[in-house]
Amino acid sequence: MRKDAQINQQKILTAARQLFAARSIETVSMKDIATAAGIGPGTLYRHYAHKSTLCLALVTDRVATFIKTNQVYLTTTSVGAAARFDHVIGEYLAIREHNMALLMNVEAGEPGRRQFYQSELYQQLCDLLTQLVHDLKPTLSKPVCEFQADMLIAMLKGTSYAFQRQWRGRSQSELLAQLHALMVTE
Amino acid sequence: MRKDAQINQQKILTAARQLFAARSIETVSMKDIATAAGIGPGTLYRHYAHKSTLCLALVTDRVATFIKTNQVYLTTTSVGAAARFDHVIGEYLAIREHNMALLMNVEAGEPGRRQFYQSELYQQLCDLLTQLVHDLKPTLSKPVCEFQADMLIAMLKGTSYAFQRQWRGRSQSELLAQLHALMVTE
DNA sequence: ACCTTAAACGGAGTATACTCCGTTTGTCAA
DNA sequence: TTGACAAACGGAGTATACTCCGTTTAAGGT
Repeated sequence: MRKDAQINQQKILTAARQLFAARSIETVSMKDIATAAGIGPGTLYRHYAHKSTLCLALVTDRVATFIKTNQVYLTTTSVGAAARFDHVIGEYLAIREHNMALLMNVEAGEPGRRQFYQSELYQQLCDLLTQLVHDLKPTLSKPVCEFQADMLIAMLKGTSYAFQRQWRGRSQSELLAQLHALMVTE
Repeated sequence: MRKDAQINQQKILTAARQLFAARSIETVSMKDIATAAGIGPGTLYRHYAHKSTLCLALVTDRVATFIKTNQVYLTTTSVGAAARFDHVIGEYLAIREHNMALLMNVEAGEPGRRQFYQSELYQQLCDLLTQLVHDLKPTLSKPVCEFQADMLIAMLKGTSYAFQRQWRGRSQSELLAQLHALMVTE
């Protein structure tokens, strides 16, 4: 990548982070971000084809770290499957909580824009949770575990998670307990 | 409601149905709909505050019928809980299949626009599925059943359902079987 | 029949996501 | 150092969701 492009990419991410920290994402226009980054709208779109793509870029690192950390966790821990579930899902809930607005925008970049499900991140996240489900229920086949991982992600996705937290008023730990009850059949 | 308003409302619904049948929802603009209905954009928005609201109006009848029919079913059938689950969820999947595009638009009218979760329809759907879960697992408390109903809806919502059908390539009946395995712990 | 008025209408206007394309610039080989 | 060119830039332009407000009209009372 050309050096000027690299610099602009950083300027965009920095500007977006600052603006999104100051006001809600919907109230920040792409033009605002371009202006704050000191570039033209065309350049902004050259780097991030959609607003939701930009949001994805802002959370990719954190989610990728979560995935890697917990991949290692799953292969090194000696605790039982149920405890692993609580640990991994607990951390996942924490990430969703801290990045709720951004993640909602990433996942809302649909329909028409496959964004979320097409991202490499989804595949990795799904693999991680598939492993988790497999540890929990070793008798189930790979595709069945994958399905349950898909469902786990769907349950905690964008507006669904926000609904549980804000409308239903369920806390993170309550959600974890409920999910445990649903998924961990002992 | 004034008579002219009633007439316009019908004209809008008819025009929208026709246009949505001919081309995909995203390619039909609100102006297109207004023009086809022979009214101004302002009038269209007076009736339906957002495109997603209009989409909701177009599916409300069918979903409401589904809910009522299955409420009756649950109180009159004599088959076991597991068979009830298959029946109700099977029909729910069929409705999602036949109205995938519209429902995706309804449910995508977020974030910012609470649309789906705030609709009376959601409450009724949730009540129905809560009952279904309760029949399945009578020992669980009401809030726990409600949570699992929420999750059931989330699992089959908008982009999640489309992902399973189109990317994962799972058929309706396969989804039903998987959901059965996940939710019906016998 | 006529007046009143709240409700409904319509379309010009606004905001913003995203595109197009002519211009500029970093990079690299000669 | 220079020339060539792919890559990147920028901003005017387009499309469209949604708003605002002056105008019109249905409907009920007199």
